Parts: sequence; structure tokens; C-alpha cells
Amino acid sequence: MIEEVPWYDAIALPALLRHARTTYGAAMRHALVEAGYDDIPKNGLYVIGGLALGAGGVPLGQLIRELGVAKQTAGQLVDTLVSRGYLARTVDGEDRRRLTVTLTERGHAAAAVQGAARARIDAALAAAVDAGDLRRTRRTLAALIEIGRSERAPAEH
Amino acid sequence: MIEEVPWYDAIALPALLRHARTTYGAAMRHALVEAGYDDIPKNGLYVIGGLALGAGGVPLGQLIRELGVAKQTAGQLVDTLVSRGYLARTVDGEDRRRLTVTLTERGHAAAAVQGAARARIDAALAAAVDAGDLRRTRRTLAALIEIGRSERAPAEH
DNA sequence: ACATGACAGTCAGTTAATTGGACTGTCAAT
DNA sequence: ATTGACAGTCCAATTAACTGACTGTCATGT
Repeated sequence: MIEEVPWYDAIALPALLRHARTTYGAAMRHALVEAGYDDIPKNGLYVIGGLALGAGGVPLGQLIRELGVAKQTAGQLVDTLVSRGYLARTVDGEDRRRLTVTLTERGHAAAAVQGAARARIDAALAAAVDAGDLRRTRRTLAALIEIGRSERAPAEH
Repeated sequence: MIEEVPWYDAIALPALLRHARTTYGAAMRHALVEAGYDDIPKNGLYVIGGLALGAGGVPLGQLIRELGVAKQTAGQLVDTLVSRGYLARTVDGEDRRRLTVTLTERGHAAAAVQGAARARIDAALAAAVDAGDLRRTRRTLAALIEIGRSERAPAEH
């Protein structure tokens, strides 16, 4: 009785996604702790990582949507990160209700460490599979996200 | 200035994974609530989903490893699910230290609902991309997980 | 037999994360 | 001016998660 089906075809996709994400999460967290940034809360990784991209700072509302948490949660998370010196909050000039979150010096440093860890995994992955696979994977995941969006949007009853 | 790079190539892979997983999570949770199973804790989805596969029941230790949480946490999670009627705990005959967790009637029902929701997403995904992409995606994710494992195992200092 | 150590889970106490609902200040359009 | 929508915050409560110490079970060596 030979096992012909590889394990990754037998497991449910959500679990596969979960484990894959863990790879990044663990590596990034580990690198941050090594570098002395050991006071970053769970979702903080996504805040800092996300802000590194949007260099000019990100409105809090967008953060809320991206994290998919209640706004209170996001607010408190940012609060924590501000009090620990990673973020700064500034009022938007256009609309004074809106807050813009930016990285501080320390925040940038942490983001760099985290980004390096991520890049290390990315590189290892790029070495393990070919570029086409990687690109298809991204596209497939995007399709999956798109499905989620279209499911949620119209039904919402 | 034309934006040639699709958004899914610009975003960091961890974030992409996170969002993709959310699609499943939201759909499954929604389906469960619709069907009256509205008292399942967060990680409960993975417990119930996972047990559906291992039909004969799963040792608690394996659950702990799969969930990636402290054993106390897993124990409490199972506890909750037992008290709400989804799971049953039985002592392993071979080794009486070991507990085996199985689905109850209600647990099976919930697992079916959840499985159907997952299958619905799977089907939508299969329709959106071609089979080869799907397979490559699985393989790529598996490679990613493998990287995580090999990173953690030897370093652990 | 019977120590000894490894292992599977639980118990108790604590901290962090997340949420819901009511509230304040700001904008946009009458 | 007034009204309604919007961006965030405050307060209170719940849930999730972890640490460290403890109980019962197995496996081994003497």
C-alpha cells in the first residue's frame, strides 16, 4: 500500500495557509526578539510591516480594515506601539478627524529587522521553487481573497 | 505613470497569506453561525476541521503541535468544546496518559457544515484558477512550511 | 519489585487581546 | 444653524493565552 498523495494535497487548504503563515510569523518575531525588540504585540508585526510599505504613513482607518479587527482593537494596538516608541500618531491636515500613523526612528529600525527576516524566508522560498510557481501562488491567493470579498460584500444580511 | 504591477505582487507574502486565510475563516464561521453553531471559539474551527479528517479521533498532543499553542491553551480549548457538546475525550487504551479527542454527534454535524463552507470556497477557487495553479500553490506553500520547520529545528537556542 | 526520569495533561493564577456600546469632536450638505 | 455621517476614544467586560507547579502513567535500569 503505497502513499501516492503528498501530504500537502491531503491537508485542507486553510490549514496549509495557516502553517505557511506561521513560518513568516515565527521568523520575524524571532529576529525581532534577537535584536532587542521584544515588546511588540501580536498583530504589531502587520502594523509595522505594513507601514514600511506605505512610507508616508497610513491612516488608522485603513489599518483597521487591513487587520480585520474592531476599531477599538486597532486603536489600542496602535496605542501600545506608540507608548513603546515604535509609532507616532499625527492628525491629518485635510481632515482633522483622521489620524495618520507613522513609524518613528525605532519603528523603522524594527521594520528593517523584520523586513530582513521576511526577505530571508522569501529568498529561501525562491530557491526552493521556481519563479513561475511563486507568481502563480500569488495570483491564486489573490483569487482566493477576491472570492472572500465578493462573498462578504453582497450577502451581508 | 502606469501601474503595471498587480497588487498581489506588490504586497508582502505574509499579508497575502493572512488575507487568504481570512476568506476561509469568515466563510466557515458564517456558515456555522447560520446553522446555529454560534458558540465555537476561535481556534475551534481548526480542531473540528482537523478531526473531521482523522476520523478515528486525534490524540491531544498532536492537536497541540498542530495548533502551535501552549498545551494549557489547547487543553482549555478542548475543554470548552467538550462542555459545549462538540467533542468527547476518551483515554487511550494503549497509553493511559494519553487522551484521544473525538467528535460527538453534534461535532460531526458542525464539521459537516464547516466542511461544506470550505468546499464552496474550494470550488470557487477551482473555477477561478486552473488545476495546475492550485497544485503548484499547494506545493509552494508546502515548501514554505518546510522552510519554517528547518529553520526552527536546528537553531532553537 | 522498585527507584528514577521522561512524558501527557491538569490546576491555579496572571497577563494580553478583543469586543460591544456609549460618547466626543469633525466634516459635509443642506 | 442643524442634521447626519464619519473617525476615534473611553469604559467595562469577556475571552484567549501563557507560565510554573503539580498528578498520574509509562519505560528502564538495577
